[in-house]
Amino acid sequence: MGDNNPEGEEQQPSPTDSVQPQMTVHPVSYSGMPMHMYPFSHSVMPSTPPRTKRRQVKNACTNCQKACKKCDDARPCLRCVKYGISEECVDSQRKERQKGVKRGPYKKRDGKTNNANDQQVDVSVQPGMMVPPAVAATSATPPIPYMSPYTPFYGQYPATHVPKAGEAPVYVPQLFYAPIAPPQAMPAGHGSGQDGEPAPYTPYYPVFTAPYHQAYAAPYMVPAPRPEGQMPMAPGPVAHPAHAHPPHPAHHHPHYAPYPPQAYPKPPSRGPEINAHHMMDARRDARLDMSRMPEGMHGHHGKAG
DNA sequence: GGTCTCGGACTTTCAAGCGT
DNA sequence: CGCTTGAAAGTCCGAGACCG
Repeated sequence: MGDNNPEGEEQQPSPTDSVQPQMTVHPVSYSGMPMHMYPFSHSVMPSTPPRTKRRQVKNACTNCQKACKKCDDARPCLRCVKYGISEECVDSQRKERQKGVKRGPYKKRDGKTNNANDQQVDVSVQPGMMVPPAVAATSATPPIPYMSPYTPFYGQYPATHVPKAGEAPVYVPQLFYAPIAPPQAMPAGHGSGQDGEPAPYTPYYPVFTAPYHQAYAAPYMVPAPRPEGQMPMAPGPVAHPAHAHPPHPAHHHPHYAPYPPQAYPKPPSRGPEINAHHMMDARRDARLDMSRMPEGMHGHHGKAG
């Protein structure tokens, strides 16, 4: 098959999934472009684009893990939301790494130098390059997923992300942001980085200027709060600091931001009726139940022994 | 044709080994 | 003690099977 969209992963969410104000909305993958891939304008792209490094979430949820499918950092993850199993979307448990495993003597890297230096073919960081003024101006800017209203790109990685050697440079387009509150207190250990690092994912999500009639907006668009008395979405980037609480929706006229139209070519039908999508979900859920059998019945991943 | 399964490529993590 | 190495552990792409 070779389709880039297995499971229709970037399909429309079911109407019941849409826009729950307190819900974590996924800033990822609606475009069909994997969230870890950084698109570039042709002027920025090298003539022979290096293969984009695949980026993985730190911890996939149990459902995605079993299905061997792409997960994301939000809980519930996009895939679980899509399949209506949000309540089952929990981080998988990582095995404890075994200790005391002896290793043979290391083979010398042919010769000498710290080839960490050799690897540092710095394809990325030209000073000031690709850093939007709003971000560049404030080093105290919290990690923010960036969104461009003008390109089919819906990434999620923080502006503080520093490309490693060989990794594609981060593209930071002009964008608008809207913070959302986490849906609930995270379980211990979830959402926090290692060693007390800040959480790698801040639940912000994108706001676009809305060229669509509001009647069509609801299924795709998320209300984006704005400060008291401010004009609706000025034509420029607005950064919401992480600590700023979104104004209460009831007290503000939301303006709506569309999800990418190419990912949502037409509004989904609304209403409680069971649609084909739900039918498929039922079939899928049955299979998921099978796959939720105890470890070992799912014969897979024997590699890691 | 759309969806699901799962083999295996690929990435991440982190303890052991090593150099200073 | 910090850096490097390399293997375990984990993610998820994508080909092929399956289903309506």
